Amino acid sequence: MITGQLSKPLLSLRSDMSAAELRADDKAATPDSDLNDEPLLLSSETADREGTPNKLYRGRDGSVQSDASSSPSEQSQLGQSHPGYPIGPQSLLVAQQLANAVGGVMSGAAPGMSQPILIPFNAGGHLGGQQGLVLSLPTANIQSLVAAAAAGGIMTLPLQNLQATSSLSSQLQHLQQLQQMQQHHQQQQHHQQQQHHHHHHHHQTHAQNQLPSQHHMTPPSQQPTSVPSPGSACSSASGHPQQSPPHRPNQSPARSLPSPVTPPLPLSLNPLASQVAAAAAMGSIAGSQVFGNTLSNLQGATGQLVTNAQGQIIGTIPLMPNSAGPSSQSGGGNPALQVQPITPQLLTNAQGQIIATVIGNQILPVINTQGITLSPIKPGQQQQGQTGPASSQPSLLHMPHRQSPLHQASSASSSSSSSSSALSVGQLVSNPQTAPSEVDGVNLEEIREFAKAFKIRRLSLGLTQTQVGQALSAAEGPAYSQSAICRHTILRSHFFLPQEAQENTIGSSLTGKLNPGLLYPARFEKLDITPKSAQKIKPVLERWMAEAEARHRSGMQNLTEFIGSEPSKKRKRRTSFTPQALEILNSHFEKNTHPSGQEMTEIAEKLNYDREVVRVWFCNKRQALKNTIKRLKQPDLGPAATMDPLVDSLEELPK
Amino acid sequence: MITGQLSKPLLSLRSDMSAAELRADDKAATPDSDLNDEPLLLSSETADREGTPNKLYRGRDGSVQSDASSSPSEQSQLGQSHPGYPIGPQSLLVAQQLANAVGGVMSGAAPGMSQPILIPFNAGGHLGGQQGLVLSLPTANIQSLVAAAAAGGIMTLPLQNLQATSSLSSQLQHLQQLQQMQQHHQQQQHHQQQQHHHHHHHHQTHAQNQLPSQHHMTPPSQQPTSVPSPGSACSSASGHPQQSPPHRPNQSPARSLPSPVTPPLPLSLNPLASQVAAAAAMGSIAGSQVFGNTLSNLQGATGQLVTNAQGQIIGTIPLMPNSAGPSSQSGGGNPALQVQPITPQLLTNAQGQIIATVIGNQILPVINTQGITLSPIKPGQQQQGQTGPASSQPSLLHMPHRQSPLHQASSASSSSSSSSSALSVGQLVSNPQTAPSEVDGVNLEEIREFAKAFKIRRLSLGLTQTQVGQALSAAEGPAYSQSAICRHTILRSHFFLPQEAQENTIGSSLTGKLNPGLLYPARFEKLDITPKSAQKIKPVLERWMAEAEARHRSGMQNLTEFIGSEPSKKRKRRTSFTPQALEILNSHFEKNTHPSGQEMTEIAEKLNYDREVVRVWFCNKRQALKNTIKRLKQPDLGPAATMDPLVDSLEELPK
DNA sequence: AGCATAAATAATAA
DNA sequence: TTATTATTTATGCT
Repeated sequence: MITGQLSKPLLSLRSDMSAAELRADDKAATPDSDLNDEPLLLSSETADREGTPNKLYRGRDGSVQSDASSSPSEQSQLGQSHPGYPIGPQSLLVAQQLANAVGGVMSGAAPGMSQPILIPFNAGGHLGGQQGLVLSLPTANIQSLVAAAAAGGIMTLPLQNLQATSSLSSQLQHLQQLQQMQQHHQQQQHHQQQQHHHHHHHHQTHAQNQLPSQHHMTPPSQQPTSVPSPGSACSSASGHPQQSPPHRPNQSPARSLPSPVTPPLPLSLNPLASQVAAAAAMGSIAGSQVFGNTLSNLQGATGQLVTNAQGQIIGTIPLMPNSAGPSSQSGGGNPALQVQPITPQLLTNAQGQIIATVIGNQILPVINTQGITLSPIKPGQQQQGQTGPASSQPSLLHMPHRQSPLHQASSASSSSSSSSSALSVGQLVSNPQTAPSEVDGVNLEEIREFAKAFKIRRLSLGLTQTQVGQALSAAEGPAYSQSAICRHTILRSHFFLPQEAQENTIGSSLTGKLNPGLLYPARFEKLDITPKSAQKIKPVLERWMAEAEARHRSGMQNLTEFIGSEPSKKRKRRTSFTPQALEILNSHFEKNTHPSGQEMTEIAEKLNYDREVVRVWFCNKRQALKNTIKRLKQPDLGPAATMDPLVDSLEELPK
Repeated sequence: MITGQLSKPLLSLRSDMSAAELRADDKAATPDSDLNDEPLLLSSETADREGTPNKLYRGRDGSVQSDASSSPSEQSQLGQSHPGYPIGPQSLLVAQQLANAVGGVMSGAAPGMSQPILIPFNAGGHLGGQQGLVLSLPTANIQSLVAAAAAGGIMTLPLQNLQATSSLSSQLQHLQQLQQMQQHHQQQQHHQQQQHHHHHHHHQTHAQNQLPSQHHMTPPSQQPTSVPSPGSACSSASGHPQQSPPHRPNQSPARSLPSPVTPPLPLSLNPLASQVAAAAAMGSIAGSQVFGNTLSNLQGATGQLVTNAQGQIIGTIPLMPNSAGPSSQSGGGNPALQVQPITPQLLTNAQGQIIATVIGNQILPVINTQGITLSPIKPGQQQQGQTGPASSQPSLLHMPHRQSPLHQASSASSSSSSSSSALSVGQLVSNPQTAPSEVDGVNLEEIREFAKAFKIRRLSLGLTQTQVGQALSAAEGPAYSQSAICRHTILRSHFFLPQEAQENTIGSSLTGKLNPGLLYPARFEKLDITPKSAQKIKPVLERWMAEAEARHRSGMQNLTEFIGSEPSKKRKRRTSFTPQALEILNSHFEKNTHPSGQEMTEIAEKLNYDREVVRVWFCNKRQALKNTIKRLKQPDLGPAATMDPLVDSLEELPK
């Protein structure tokens, strides 16, 4: 893959990259690490237990979104390895500019920023460097940048040289700095860990390796350090950021402009770096707050204890006021909450299982059999929207470390800890790293709140994630099932929610594959989703939940029926082309890989498929062809691999 | 004209499609066979790994460049199957077996080769199989292939097959054959395979049949029937032949050819098959044999990627073994392999687009971005300008399925066509439904044949439908342009032609959404063409095409003039900048976001891109930068905002 | 248990 | 603004 990418001019790092980057850094730092190729796996984590299986998913979405990652793996490789990529000195102005811009902005402040920044490098590295890589990251991801830089091979050293160059250079420098920082971090503190997390998450894919050991590994609990939040990761960086401060100052001057001269690059870099750092920091903080909010909400709300069928307490349900607070968003959300004033009562699900217990205002999360923790509540955070942050509450359980319960419960809690735990709310705060309050324009806190409330509501109804997922899938379309879930992962990262981490998964995995079958909204709950995705499905979930609750109120039967049914639509169903249709499509493709709109329309009519379907088919076909070609080229490597004679023969070819 | 250069060698296979088609056919023929749907894969996969990224870029000049390094070589994978294809499971098996067999062989032989090979199939089946896969590779690679082959002993078998066909066609055919074989194998045994071959050949050419046995043939000669030979290239044939022995004999029967008719094609196929079989060990079964053939073919041919002006890959050119001879190779087959060292050269059309690759003697048609196949090489023709293709080859492209291009066309003969042939592979047969033989007093088959032939001829000239339409419109009047095309569609429906379908287009559109920009005047409106209309314009088209061909023969320039050049209006094909180019562009951008016209002109010259392309790049770059900045600021606000000069400059820009 | 690829999303040339 | 590419996600099937 890499290769492929290489080709591209840019390398974009998304947040994900970070991992890679980190890796790279590490590498640099520690040679030993190989970069590896190992996968990282984190694995799992706890799954939720509920019924759902939790698999680890990697959120793909992540990709971009926050993570961005685009394929981490690739990147990572790229970065690292690739030689190919040299980033060129030149680079990019743009990047610089951006950087500059960013810097300014960033510094200021913004917690909110989520947007990615692009920094182009040019890459060209070898090529000419033209290329450049672009980093896009959410604020949080800044780290990533660094990482990216690292990945890019950018690496530190070069910096100086770079300096000279123009903006690009400066950017590079920045990156380098970042990298350095990261490295430091890594080496240094726990932060590092975080990084790792990142890696994992991101990577999962890619790099995996990186993480030295451990990591990966253990899924569940995983590493303390790292883990949890992926996203946070970014933040993690943030931690660093601080460092930057020092740098920051500079800035501009350095900037490198285009001109070669560019003096002090460092500056520029610094600035950015610092800014970034600052931003990151902010972000994290923000993140924590957010988190807190969530909790508080819960707290504020009265909660109920949730017990599972076995009578174990799985959590508490905070009651939101319905309305709740958060309105904002929530729009969604709230309504539901109404868990109603039930007082400490046991809540049972439709199946009659006890899902929670409501005590006074608080709800205790119960760990259900499945191991899921139901309600989480976090320490007090104040959330914004939330209702009352008041929460003075003691809140319930917050979870272990981090916050919420769930996660713990599930699992890993223990781990949860890990870092997270550490993070519990307060920690979060402390860990600034984490999340920005807003990413991609999405109010993460809101999302988080919603996710929590959703979970509580779900549990109140006695529904498992699986059930909800299936029902949603049926009602809203396939997209809601897994997808939603998947994406959540990303959010998680943004938030750095501890719980979540546990909850979900993560996946990633190396494998990269998602689990098929199951999945559900679960992920949303875990926030294992990208902010964007979350924002997108939130209303759907709210709507569905409102309906489910209404049904529940009117009788279990109704709920049961509701769950069982519905049409839905979201992600379009995967089209299965008939052999005949494929034949025709292929024949057309042979003739023209880029049919005109009209042609496509015609084909669509002829075949009786939607024009869009036909269009997509061509897109995918072209892509497949390209990939095939690419692959062919490549050498594969695997020697043995190729059994094929052909291959072999090919291999012999000269390059 | 060839521009030339590919820098890297690439190998690409296209192949994909075929499978599907085959499937279809087979299916029809042998129901049982069905099996299918699976793809066959041979594959391997190898991933790309690292490394290099190779992307191909097209240089402005048209040459193809790749970044990659090619290093690797290409390799291999085999291909997998394509998706589209469903080759039956059986098939797969066969394939695998083959693979295995091969592998064995290979292994023995060539230690070196490790790479995977991709074999595409084509799917095209229905199309006519046209497709085929094309491999494109740099010369060097090719050589390597050959070498490898030789060494390994790779492939023997296939060669023959290849030989016969012309480039794409042949390839496709081969693919098809393979497919068929596979299928057969699955079901039956190798013998059948042979038959299958026939089928393939058939199509293509009509003739094919002929040789049943032999097949192999002699390349050049090739197919007996039809084509000229493009391929002969292969030459190879030689070797193979042997193999066949066993099977060879049979031939026929099994096949399911499309048409009922189909004679015995077997021969041709057989050879390969047999060879393969032998090679493989027979044991493996027929499948293997087939496979082997395929492989070998592929191997033999190395291909090159065809890219359009923008460097996009539009197709691959399979290399046929050059001739080869066959040497024979090896015993087994190998001989063929020789892919020869030819170096493949790229043929470009007047517009500079790469239309085909010349490998050794053969020329592979390329599908251009527009979907058109460019090159045209026709069989015999070699392009003029080109470098030299060695051309030994005779024909080049004939078409795949059908036969040769022209001739067929003219004749239609092919015949096979009609019914039979038409369906390329077997579709017709299978789809009996389709058309009545005559409608409104018009001989539909004739029309169909003509349409096919026309298409082939058009493709051979490297012209797009649009170009032809425009030219016709200019020459003959508006009525002929698109209308004609459209009509085909209609005809298509009458016939159920596989190929045609492709050709045309469409028009209509339901959606109505046509894209604005592009599109033509759209005239279609109306009709679809009725048989009557078709009958009416047929002579016009014939006349025009004859002229175009004459022009082509006399030099691309002439053709270009004749056509009027316009490439149409469609939206320009998206340019893919090479990393190097991007580097340079970025560096300039850093220095000055608003280069003067002069500067842009200079840059354009330097990079070898059109000035307009450069201009647009700057526009887009400024826009991107602006957006980036905006985003960054947003969040926070950006206090500082742009420190960067660049930014400033942008800001100044008007929005 | 994985793979092929349809669908979806983001980036960007036109 | 649009269309196409590049990537990513996730489904359907083996």
